[in-house]
Amino acid sequence: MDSAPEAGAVVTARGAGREAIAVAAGQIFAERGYHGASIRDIARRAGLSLSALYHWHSSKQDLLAALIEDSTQAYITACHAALAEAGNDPVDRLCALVRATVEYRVRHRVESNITAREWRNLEPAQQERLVGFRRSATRLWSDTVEAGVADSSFRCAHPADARRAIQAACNAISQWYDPSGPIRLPELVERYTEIALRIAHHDPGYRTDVGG
Amino acid sequence: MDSAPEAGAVVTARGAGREAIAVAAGQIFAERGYHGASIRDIARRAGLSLSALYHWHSSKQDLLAALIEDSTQAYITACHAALAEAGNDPVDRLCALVRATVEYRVRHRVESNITAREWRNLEPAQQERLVGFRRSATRLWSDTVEAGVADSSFRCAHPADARRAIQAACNAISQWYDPSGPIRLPELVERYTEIALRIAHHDPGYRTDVGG
Amino acid sequence: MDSAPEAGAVVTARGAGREAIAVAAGQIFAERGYHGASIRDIARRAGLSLSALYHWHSSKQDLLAALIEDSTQAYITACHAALAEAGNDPVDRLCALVRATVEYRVRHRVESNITAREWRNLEPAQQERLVGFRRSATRLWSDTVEAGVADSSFRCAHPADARRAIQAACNAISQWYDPSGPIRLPELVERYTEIALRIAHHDPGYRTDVGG
Amino acid sequence: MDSAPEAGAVVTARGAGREAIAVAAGQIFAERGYHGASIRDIARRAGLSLSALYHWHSSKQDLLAALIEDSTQAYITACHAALAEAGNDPVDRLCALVRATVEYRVRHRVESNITAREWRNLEPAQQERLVGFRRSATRLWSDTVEAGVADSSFRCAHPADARRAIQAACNAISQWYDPSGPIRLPELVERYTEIALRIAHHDPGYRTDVGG
DNA sequence: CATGAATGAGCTTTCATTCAT
DNA sequence: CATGAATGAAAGCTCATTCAT
Repeated sequence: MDSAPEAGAVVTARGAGREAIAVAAGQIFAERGYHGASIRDIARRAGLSLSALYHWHSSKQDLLAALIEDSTQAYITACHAALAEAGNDPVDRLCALVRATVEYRVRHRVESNITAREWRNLEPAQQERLVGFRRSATRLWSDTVEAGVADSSFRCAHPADARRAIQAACNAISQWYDPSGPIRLPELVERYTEIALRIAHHDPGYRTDVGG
Repeated sequence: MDSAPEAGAVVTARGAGREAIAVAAGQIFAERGYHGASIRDIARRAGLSLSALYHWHSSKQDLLAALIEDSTQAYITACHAALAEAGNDPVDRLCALVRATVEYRVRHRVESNITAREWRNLEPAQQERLVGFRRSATRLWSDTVEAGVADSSFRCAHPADARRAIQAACNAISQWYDPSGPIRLPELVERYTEIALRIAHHDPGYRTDVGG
Repeated sequence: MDSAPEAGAVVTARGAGREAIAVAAGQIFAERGYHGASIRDIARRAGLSLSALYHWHSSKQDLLAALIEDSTQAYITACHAALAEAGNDPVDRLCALVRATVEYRVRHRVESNITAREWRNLEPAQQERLVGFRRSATRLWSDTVEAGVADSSFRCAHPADARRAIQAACNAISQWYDPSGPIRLPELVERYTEIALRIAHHDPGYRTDVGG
Repeated sequence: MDSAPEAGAVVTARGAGREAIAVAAGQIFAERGYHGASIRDIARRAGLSLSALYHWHSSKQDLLAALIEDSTQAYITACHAALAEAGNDPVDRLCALVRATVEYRVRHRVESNITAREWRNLEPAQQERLVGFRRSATRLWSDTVEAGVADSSFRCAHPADARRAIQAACNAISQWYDPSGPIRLPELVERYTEIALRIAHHDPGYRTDVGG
């Protein structure tokens, strides 16, 4: 810290190996799936030897778990930040969650796909370790929808199904979104906010400044 | 079926191996994914020798392709049947597609999950061979939504996004639905019909005999 | 059995792979020890591919256990046969055990060395499975020595130590005996019989037709 | 070595690493054998880093050779000391060798087992370097037995076999002796002295103060 | 239709070792 | 003296697939 040359440079050098592995592993897991990915290819793409990879991660499983954990935590952090800005109104809060989620699914397509598809390839021990994060993310959604139902902002008859539908629709974005296509992120957020509010059966006459 | 002594029995015997393989492969691909599944385990669960499996399918890839093809076709057939019953009204037709899809995702959870998750593990040649089926299924949805927009049954501003959201919500069912849980299939169809109509922005005051 | 072409030929053909592996594994385990032996080298010396080896043995550990089990059982069988010929006199019985042991250690030097040196490399489960054989072999010796002490054929003060010393001396033969050297097997049996009787403190005046 | 600044403390500190490695390596080589032992585990048990280990020993092989050399020399030194006390009588000298050996095998079980079992894992160069020590130890025994035969203290017909049997019996002690068991070392020395004299065919009427 | 034996390529992982700091 | 990062080689093992029978 004190005698470090230029901060940034040193951080890069120190963690270079680990970071390169994380990037390469993300790409290859996303392309071929956990079992289809070979740890040799990951090391090669990271520009490291196979053994260097094992210096940083004790196993292929550990690598997957690290990726999923990091991504899950980053997503949850983004949700909390969005909710903190949103205040207490359930409609605002749902919009905030949609925005945070759409943004994350677009900006971190690779990690999002891995987290969604490869969860089942975590060994039971890792699933147990990480399942709390998953549940806490789901709870943010269900709490929000239920709060809206309670104060009559939302009039959907089956809040759990509404929540599942909204999440499914938002999460699917990382599977089809093409950043080189015509839709820009803010536009996408607006569209999915509208969809989510409709699924939750929010009466738009009620309040019109949605998504602003 | 019931009493056919020679014919039926022989037919059953003839197809028994192939059918056992399809069931076993479906289970194991669903549990562990294409690359995580071993062809030995599939043969074992089917109660057959490894070579018997190769008598029916020329490769592991062929087995996957057969599974995906069969399931996709069965789904499309179900969609066409439902649409045929539904007549020409876009609202009726959307409801029919939702019903066919929800029913298929519940009744064929395993195949649905495989089709969704393992598509990318098909070799390019197989993808090209089957991609037409996929597209035709998607077109059923988009044609229906667009027809509803055209005749003002649906007022969603972005039909493509609405279609994606509806499909994502319905398809996700096979991932979470628990047949031993409290929700019966007809009830589920009703709930998702409501969700779909809301996503498409159908005005319910317009027409009230939905789901009947 | 009934319709087999020529017995010998078929047996060779059928079990050829398995037998070749057993021979090669014996040699290489003996030369380099369990951990120093590579399963690739074993397969190569057996003239088979690596995978063919795994067709017969599920693991390197399984291969070692099979070797030790076979050898231990062959040794015990030889001891029982010798004892059966020997009758009831403890002196005769001790001589029989020495003869069976010396003969086995000379004729099966390789397996003897493996059994002695690699036992500790068996996993606990395999040790438990095989420890009974080991104990039964030791019991043949201790029963014999104790019977001789009981009827005053042997006057050693500490039968357990006598037994250990006799076994150690006989077992060591497989470590140093050179079949191309000057000592023939019958001569060796005679010498070790004498040594064993002396360790057991047998009074040679008593009975002189030892080893005949 | 050259400018040792504070003597005692420094000497301890200086040799601490090396000594810790020797202890750890002894334990791990004894538990798992040379090839089964990993140099990382040795460093870990010694409480040192991997590179610290390489500071003291240039290779795993060097570590093994150092262990075997030290132990062999210590054993030979003990034998010489015992013989020096014993005088010229072959019976006394054989008893001295037995005592030195039994004591060493009990007090240094770990090193004894390593020396016996891992000799073959020394590279040819190291074997050549150390084989002289081995031979000189064996010569102490054979000279003693032969001297006893020459002066008729021992009447065994085959001195070489007698010597091998005595050594095998004594050396085996380190494999089975349990220091928490009922037999104390002096008692064990007495028992094995008796066994050795009997193997050498010493007439006990001749001289009765054996083991005193 | 079905089997058992065999293969070659590839897998994840561990090893002893080196080197800049 | 000691560290952490990295390496190339080799380990044990599994894979989809083939083929004679």
